[in-house]
Amino acid sequence: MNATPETTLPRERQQLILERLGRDGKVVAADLAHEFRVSEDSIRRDLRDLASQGLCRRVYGGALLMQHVAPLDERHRERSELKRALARVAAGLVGEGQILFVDAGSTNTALAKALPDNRGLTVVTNAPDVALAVLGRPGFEVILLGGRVDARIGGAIGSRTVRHAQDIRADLCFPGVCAIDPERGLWTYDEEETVFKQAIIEASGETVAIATPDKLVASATHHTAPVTAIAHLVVSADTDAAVVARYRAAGVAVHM
Amino acid sequence: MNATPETTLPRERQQLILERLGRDGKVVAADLAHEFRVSEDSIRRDLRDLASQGLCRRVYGGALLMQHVAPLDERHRERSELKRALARVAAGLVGEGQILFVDAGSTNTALAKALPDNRGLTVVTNAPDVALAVLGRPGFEVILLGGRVDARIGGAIGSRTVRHAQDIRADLCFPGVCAIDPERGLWTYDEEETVFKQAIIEASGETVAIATPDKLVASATHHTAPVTAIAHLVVSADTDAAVVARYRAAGVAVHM
DNA sequence: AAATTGTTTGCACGTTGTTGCACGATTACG
DNA sequence: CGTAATCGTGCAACAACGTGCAAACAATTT
Repeated sequence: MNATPETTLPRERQQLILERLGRDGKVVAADLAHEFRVSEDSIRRDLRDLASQGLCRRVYGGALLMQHVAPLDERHRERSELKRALARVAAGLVGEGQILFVDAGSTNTALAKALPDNRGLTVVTNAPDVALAVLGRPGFEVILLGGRVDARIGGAIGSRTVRHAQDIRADLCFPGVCAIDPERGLWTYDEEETVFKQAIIEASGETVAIATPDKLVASATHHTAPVTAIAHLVVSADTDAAVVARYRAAGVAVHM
Repeated sequence: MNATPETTLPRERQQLILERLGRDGKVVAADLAHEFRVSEDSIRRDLRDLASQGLCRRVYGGALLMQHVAPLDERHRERSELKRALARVAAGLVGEGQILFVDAGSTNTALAKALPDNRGLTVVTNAPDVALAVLGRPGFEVILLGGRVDARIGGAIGSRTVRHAQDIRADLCFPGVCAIDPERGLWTYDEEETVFKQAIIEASGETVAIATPDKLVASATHHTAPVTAIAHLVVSADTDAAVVARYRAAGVAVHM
């Protein structure tokens, strides 16, 4: 039924593996090798690649579909295509066994879902949303930052949360982004938000900002003080080259 | 029905066992061995593995469902009508403007969903689950108890969480119930759970226990110390009259 | 056209994970 | 209290794994 064309590009093969994975829920390395007429080594490389992007669960003998716990965010899924793509890139910046501050926000929820299993990651978050996205999955430790929850933000905010965050030391920090500026860093809408983001950034080794296209222009509608400089910026591939150049000139590693 | 002549990956088998466990509530080692065409040793290893991850309870001859299932809440739907009914009754005990401690657990998630809007309620919880259930709704204040999250329980647990809870004073307390006994109160599986439940009970005016039928018998499998007495008990309407009488004799208000 | 750079592939090697069996210890049940 | 089923562990065989390396190939530069 699946007449494989003469030329099968490596990237195309990974895509086909993904489709098959979505259809069957699992793939067997040996079967794939036979089907695509390549060695099992190549298949293993593909599977390893996909797993590192958080697109599947690597297991002995093949790979399994990521078990998802997403009954609630059907509406989010509409605009989430881009966010998921950005989240996958951002997840690639995460190393084995690292501790991550993950702020509240729909983009960061997508990030949480894109984080790979079995990497011994610790996710520290103020968002119930984010916590649920990684909770039952293998190889995850979850730490919840307590405090009063702001419904608009979707996460805990306030002095209690800030104090709790200051007790923790993380490798990476993913602050939610309202707007971003090459020279002056992140902007938020709210004073409390600013304080919290500053706290988690100061308690982290490096900061990663994930910016959907609308965030890249610092408009005048944002009121409070900017947050300190960032190390990594994740943007969509069709971002204007001049904008990217400005960030790179500011010493920011831009991923797309 | 489930003829699997294909290759079954080792990890996939564990996942299938988990699904089956969620569906039937129990699995028998010998049956699984026959079904998957592997030796009972392999099944035993799988079961031991899953149990070490806290995903099931190992018993002689097979395994039983863990009371707190974190990853996939398939069985939420099975017994959810009963839980929702109990949750509605329990929600009726809540008064205007009250502050509520809501512990982690599937029954309490149902309770959170059943709480009425626009009553000025404050929900204090250690479960991301519960927080999400009330988060955006009108007339709700949410306070998240921070700390390390236990995946089996689905909520934060530990000294940090306990300390945070002790800073709060609530009107009602809804502890998750593992088993319950007329004379000796609540039972838990875990020492940390016990400490946390005691903390929220002591910080509350009254305690409400919601008990599905299987919780009403205090079996010998629960290990740690009991928690102090409760004020209200919510049970299903078809509960044995003698059992109800025993609780009433112990001074507990029984609702059904 | 030739050289360079980067990617992909298959192979060889040592390492790791999985399986079934044998053995003795433990547990359930009559 | 005794029997039988079940359990945990050590062990050997084997499948799958990751890595380093060289060949093949495409794209780009010189």
